[in-house]
Parts: sequence; C-alpha cells; structure tokens
Amino acid sequence: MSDIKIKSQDSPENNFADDSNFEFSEFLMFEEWVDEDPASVVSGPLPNPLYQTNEGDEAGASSSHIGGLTSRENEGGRDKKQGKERVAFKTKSEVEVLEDGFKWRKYGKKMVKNSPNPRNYYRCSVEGCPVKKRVERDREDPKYVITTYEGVHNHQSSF
DNA sequence: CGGGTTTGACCTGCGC
DNA sequence: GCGCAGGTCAAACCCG
Repeated sequence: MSDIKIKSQDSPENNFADDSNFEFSEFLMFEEWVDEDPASVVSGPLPNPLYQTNEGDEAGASSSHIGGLTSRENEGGRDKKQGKERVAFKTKSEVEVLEDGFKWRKYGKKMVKNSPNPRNYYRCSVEGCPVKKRVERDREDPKYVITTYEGVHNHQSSF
C-alpha cells in the first residue's frame, strides 16, 4: 500500500493536489442518476444508462462539493431531489486517494464481480458529514480510477 | 496514545 | 424462498 503514494509523477493531473481549485477539464466527469424512472433505464439501449456524460450547469454545483468547499447552494433547494447527490468521476491517476481537501477514513473494501480489482469505501472523518466516497479502479485501464462521491459536505475543507 | 487502516463477518435489497 | 452482490460495521493491528 505504500506504493500508491507516488505523487511525483510527471503527469500534470497530480498537480491538482497543490491547487484547491483544480480544473475538472483534466478528468472525465460522469453524473449518475439512480432516481430516474426504471422504465427509462430498461428502454435504454446502452448497457449502463445510469452513467450520463454531462457537464452542464450541474457540473458547477458538483464542483462546489468536491473542490469548491463552499456549498452555499444546497441541493435541498431543488424539489427534484432532496436525498443525496451522487457524482461519479473518472480520473486518470495512479493514486486512489485524491487530495480534495477533506479527510477520508476507509471503512470497507469489497471485491466486485464485474472487476478483478477491489472497491474501496471511504467516509468523511468529520462528524456530521454524511459524505461518502467510493473508489474503484477501471476494469480495463488500471491507470484510471473511478471516484464516486455521495452526499454534500456540511463543513469547510481542511485547507 | 490516538487516529486510521485492514480484514472478515453480517445485513439488506434484488433477482430468479 | 433462496442465492447473490453490494454495502456497512466492528475488532484488531499498525503507524505517527
């Protein structure tokens, strides 16, 4: 586990750790909606229609949770969904734990059937933070990590 | 000493 | 109703 602390890579993607306001343009962003009607999911010709590539206005709201640290706009304002927000990021990095300014505590690991790689479950160390993070490596590209954030931070970042 | 990580077991939901 | 997959918790261990 000590080999994943390689941050001195030549990859420019790792520079975001130094910048609290890193750009998402370096990564592929996916917004997942599970609250969608199951009928639409079945009618979807795609194998996994849950993942929809979208970088519209929602992207701005999502960034406030991860790197923005300023969640002035709570998702509760939207009558569409008041539960928890689920955002999936596909990042090209050798490191699983991305420094987004929050302290994460690993609370579980699970081996998924669809992937030979294990899935890690993280949770915000700050009390009162319902935010959960799910980190999984890409099945075909181990160089890619899929980080799924769930929930909104109730506090400011450690930075 | 404290916090965080690890691994296995247990629980829940969904599918068949 | 049972089985499978995913998700969560808890006790123990390790590191700082």
